[in-house]
Amino acid sequence: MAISIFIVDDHYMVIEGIHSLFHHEKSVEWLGHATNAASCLAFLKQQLPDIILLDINLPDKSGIDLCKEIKTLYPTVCVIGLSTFNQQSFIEKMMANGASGYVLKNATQKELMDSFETVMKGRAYLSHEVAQMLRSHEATDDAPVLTRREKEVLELIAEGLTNNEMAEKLFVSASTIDTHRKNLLMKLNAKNTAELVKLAIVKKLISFS
Amino acid sequence: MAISIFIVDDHYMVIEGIHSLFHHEKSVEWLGHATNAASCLAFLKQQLPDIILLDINLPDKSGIDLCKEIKTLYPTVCVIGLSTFNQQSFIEKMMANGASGYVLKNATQKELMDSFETVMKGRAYLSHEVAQMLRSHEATDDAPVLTRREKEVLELIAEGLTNNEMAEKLFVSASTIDTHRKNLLMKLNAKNTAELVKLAIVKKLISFS
DNA sequence: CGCACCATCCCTTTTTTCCATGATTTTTCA
DNA sequence: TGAAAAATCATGGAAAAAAGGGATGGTGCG
Repeated sequence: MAISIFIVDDHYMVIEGIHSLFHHEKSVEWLGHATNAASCLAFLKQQLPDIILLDINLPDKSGIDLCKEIKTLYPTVCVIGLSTFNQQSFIEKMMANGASGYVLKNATQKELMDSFETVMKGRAYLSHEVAQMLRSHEATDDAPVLTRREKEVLELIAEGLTNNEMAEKLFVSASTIDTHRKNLLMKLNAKNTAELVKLAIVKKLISFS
Repeated sequence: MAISIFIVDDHYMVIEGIHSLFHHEKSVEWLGHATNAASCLAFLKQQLPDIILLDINLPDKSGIDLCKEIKTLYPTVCVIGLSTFNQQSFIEKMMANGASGYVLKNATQKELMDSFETVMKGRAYLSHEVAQMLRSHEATDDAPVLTRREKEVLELIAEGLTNNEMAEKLFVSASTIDTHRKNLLMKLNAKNTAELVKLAIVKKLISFS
């Protein structure tokens, strides 16, 4: 019984690459591909693959969110995250949203095949490099939990607003902002504003683009 | 006469994808691939392709630097930048270092073929999306040129050091640091340190991991 | 109810940054 | 070699942030 796979990636070359890796492989059935979240969901209404290879970055939605949706709608399919980035936060979010595995795009045919077989047995698969990285980062990189207000203030700090400006904008007194600021420095263990902003970006507490 | 190509990319799937796009194409001769800068340079000592498809991100060296080296050693080969990122600074640096073109990894076979033909005629090729983006971002997103010292100070600021600490570390007076700092604020057009750090990261003037 | 947590507010002192202005030496490179 | 750019240093004042303290009301939860 062949394993049926479906791939979601906005990079034509990656789709083509995986296709060419498996098109001669009898044990793998290529159901097709999608280049965005919407057409992926449309496809799944018609047909369910055993495994979905899902890129982290899609044009219309993050792969992380899409993974969650897929697992809610179709709990039986296995999702394997696919990315060029060996980034802990991505991997964790992906796995937290129900993914069965995570492989990097520099994986070989053998690694991919391994991942298929492993997840079909109901176990999780992390590619070699990913697993290694997770071990090394284990104790360090944990993002603190911020309150709604703290996040707001953090974003405004990074925009370059002063306490007084933030106070006006958020309709509170400057002292309140000052307190939030102190708490942020404490929670992120930052020495000052500069380090605070850097850590906030590194830990993906604020988004920018 | 077939166009000979060589590809440098650390992602197995991308190599495989491009290979599969062209292996049946008589007008394109596939010379091989490398997954890092060192083995690329080693290959070029043996044989020169017409076109090198060069990824921006390599494990041992940035594709931008490698492009410069290649064009210095072998001015006749055409380099086409290859990336998932549609980022102005990358594109500009790549072209400034002698690249003949820049295509995204979601390019189709036709687009790639176009790019080959265009650069072989001695003209530059930018894939559709790239050209469109450059037009829209024209006046805005340009990273300023920083001096060696300014970059050093910028990194230390993001680490959370104060002027006095940086002065000690760099064996200069605090006033000197202050001047660099002012110049940084001016060059990046930042209101204060917080925005400075954010912009520095957004514009990829400092690296973190 | 008591407890933890959040959001709000206030005060003081010290440190650091921001701004303006000006100047000298060193390096770079056309 | 000569001009331009970079790096260096300084003074002084205004503004902002950091660090320390303490305080009040509200909400959710076992």
